[in-house]
Amino acid sequence: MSDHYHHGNLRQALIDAGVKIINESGEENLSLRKVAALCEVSHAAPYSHFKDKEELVEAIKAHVTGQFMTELEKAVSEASSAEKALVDMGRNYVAFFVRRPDYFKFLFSGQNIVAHIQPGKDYEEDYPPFVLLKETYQKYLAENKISRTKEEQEVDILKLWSSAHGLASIACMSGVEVSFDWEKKIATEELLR
Amino acid sequence: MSDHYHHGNLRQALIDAGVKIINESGEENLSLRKVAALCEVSHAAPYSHFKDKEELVEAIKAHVTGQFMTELEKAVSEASSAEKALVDMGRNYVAFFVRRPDYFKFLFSGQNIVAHIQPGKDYEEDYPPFVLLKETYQKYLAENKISRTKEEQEVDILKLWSSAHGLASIACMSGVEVSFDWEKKIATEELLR
DNA sequence: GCATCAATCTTTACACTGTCAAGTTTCGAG
DNA sequence: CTCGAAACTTGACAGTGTAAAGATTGATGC
Repeated sequence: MSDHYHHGNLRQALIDAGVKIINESGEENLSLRKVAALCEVSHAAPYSHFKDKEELVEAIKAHVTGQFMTELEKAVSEASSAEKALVDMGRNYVAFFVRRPDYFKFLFSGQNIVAHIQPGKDYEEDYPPFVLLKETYQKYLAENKISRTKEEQEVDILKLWSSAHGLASIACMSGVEVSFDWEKKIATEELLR
Repeated sequence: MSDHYHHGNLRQALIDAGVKIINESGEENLSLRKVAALCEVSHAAPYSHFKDKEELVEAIKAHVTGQFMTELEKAVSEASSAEKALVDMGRNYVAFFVRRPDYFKFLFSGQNIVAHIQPGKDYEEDYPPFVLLKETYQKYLAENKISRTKEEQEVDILKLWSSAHGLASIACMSGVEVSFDWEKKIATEELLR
């Protein structure tokens, strides 16, 4: 049995299997043993790569957050101005989760929003979507020669973030029809004046 | 053993025990068997009152949502105008969950936002906080003699709801300090013009 | 006052879960 | 070639939700 030991890249395989399970049968069916079975490996094998179920889940979250980030980055790179970038980031933020409500539930239904963000931690430095929002906002201030205090900036950023996140949350958790014409419901433009 | 059968009001006792467990050791420790044990009842007793663990959880959520509602109703009853009521509802919405982030996680971290709201269901009629928001918004339109189309109204309501919910979500899930001066961060006023 | 019945609760059992401890295989450094 | 560490297996355990079957109770009709 040369197959059974030293799988090759089991760590990544476990993460991929986790994503697959979530896609096919929802987060509630995500178990260590099923993930291991999908990789044709014994039920305790994951413990060689993750100390916990939690640690595997966080790794999967980081993976999904990666996909989410490429959506946000696309908005930034394709926008002609920083202001448009902010608006489009909001749109893509909601659009990503409207297409994948299961991902929303998975990412934001645990103890911590994502592995990067933990109560008391320095989320501002570590959580990629937040970093991108912050940078884009700064660029927006510079382009339009707007000067705001540190505190005003924090408030602005939080408003931008929470309006998109709130809409995504309601769309994903309540079955409200945001998928149709949801673009009108993004309040980013209003918040920027 | 006259004590062991016919508990009296086991259904409510189970709900209360569930709330107690969530308060003391978090949602992750909420199990049917612990709830039953707290009521000094066998581990299968809950099945006389709830068909599922899910059904018990939904009952607990409805109970907590009740407490949440009294907070929102207070904002409405104490406000001098409908416009102020809308603003204060937003404040109290966030304030409630800032004080009890565990409640936010519990209410909005499951399959369905609350028992009342289920994908495809008529959430508009059944979810008390939403009904209250809708009524107050209508009063606001009437008081200020504003006329808006059905669709514009839906968009407005969704913006109001999502801005408060988004801020609460970020406050509860990410450890961002919204507790201090969070009142400045409510965008309700801006959204009303 | 008594039998009966449905509701309520207990007991037992099962499959599934996360986790740990101990053993087995394999790779690679010395 | 050896041998230690890393990767994986096997076996076990407590805790979970749930179903089936039996026990107890209060209420109802006679």
